[in-house]
Amino acid sequence: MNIRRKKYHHGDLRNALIQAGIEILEEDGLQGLTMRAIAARVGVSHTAPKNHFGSLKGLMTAIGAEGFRRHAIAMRQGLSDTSHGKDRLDAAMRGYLNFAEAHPALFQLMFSPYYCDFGEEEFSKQARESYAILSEISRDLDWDKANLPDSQQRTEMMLWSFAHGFATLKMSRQFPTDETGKTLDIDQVIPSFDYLDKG
Amino acid sequence: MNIRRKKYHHGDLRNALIQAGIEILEEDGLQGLTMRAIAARVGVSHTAPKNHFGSLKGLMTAIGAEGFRRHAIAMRQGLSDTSHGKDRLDAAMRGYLNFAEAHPALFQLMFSPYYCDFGEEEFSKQARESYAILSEISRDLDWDKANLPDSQQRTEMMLWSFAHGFATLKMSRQFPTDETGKTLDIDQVIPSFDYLDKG
DNA sequence: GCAAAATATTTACACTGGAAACATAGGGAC
DNA sequence: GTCCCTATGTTTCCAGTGTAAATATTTTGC
Repeated sequence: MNIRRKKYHHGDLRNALIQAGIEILEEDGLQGLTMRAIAARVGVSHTAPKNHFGSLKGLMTAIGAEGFRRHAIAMRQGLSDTSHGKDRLDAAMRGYLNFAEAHPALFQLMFSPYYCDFGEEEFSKQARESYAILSEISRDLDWDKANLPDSQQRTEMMLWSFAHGFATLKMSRQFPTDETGKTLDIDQVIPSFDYLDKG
Repeated sequence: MNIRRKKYHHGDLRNALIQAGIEILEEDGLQGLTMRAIAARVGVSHTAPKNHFGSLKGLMTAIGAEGFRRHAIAMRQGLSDTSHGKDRLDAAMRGYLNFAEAHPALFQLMFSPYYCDFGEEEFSKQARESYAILSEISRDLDWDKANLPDSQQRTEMMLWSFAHGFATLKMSRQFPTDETGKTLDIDQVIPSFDYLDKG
């Protein structure tokens, strides 16, 4: 086979498509993410992805799974700077929000059942991985104040809900703004959870 | 004009299209919400909506605005049963989640910048209306514990974020489940905010 | 080496949203 | 009343979409 000629088989098409999809999301947003655009970027016919993902939704699900992988990495960033529970929580929350703001289209795709098949194995595995980070951090918080059964799980769910809701609402600019058009930063809202600090 | 014959002009096409769109969302979900399907349900050509909404996104934005109107109603449900701040908060949160679970497709549309033009006047007005409910309720909570500037606004944003995040994550089944496959209900998580109760 | 399976292409098709040209009805000015 | 202007709908057309089916090429297992 001539080295200059394009190979008939790509060799690593599956990963190349996922990578291309993410790049398109960054550049053109969700509306640019079409089967044909993704395939064209890799230099392959628009039906080639079907062999690996079945359908566009299948490909989007794989992109979402990769998104969760990166999402987890973003949350872990800065986590090792401290061993203090509340500080670690703050760092993870900031990581959560930073990821959402840096990759809004990918973030939206990841959490939309219209694009991703939430039941798909790899996808839900990666999603659970992200959840596990906050779950793990919660263990070192003073979550037992409520003195109710499942207190830790309640706290986990509450914190995860807050982080996700804050990110979503901030990106859709639904928070109130002051006279200069600015809205409170997450660092200014997180103190609401100071009561979880073990001190 | 013959009474049996179809009128050339609909008379109230704008509202009819919004209503038809919502019905389609309930029946077929987001993927069924096409320009042609909406128009067909009203019995009108597929380009007629353009006169009223400009584009599909314009129509979706109007549907989203109507969604927020109903969303506000759902939150107010049960609010008048009590004047106690924390009870009112609980009721509003339950209303928030009930709406999301009863109308998942509409809920997703309302919070997706891909479908709705968040800058559109009527849309953002209705969205702010929903926010105002939680904001109003927050006034009667013990939000000043943190003793920081803007404490009330922090609390508002925190509660709104939680409610929204909880609804979104619950619907995408991202919360942990017990051995029977069940996940904690919002009523079991809300106690996390008991510290806001003025008693 | 050779069949079988995996991978990619080509072609065709039923949908989609929107642009443009045209048809019809309603609402004022006179 | 009637005449024109504007608002509202229709028809027709087009480029773009995802996917199915038939075909081509390469790799793999034996």
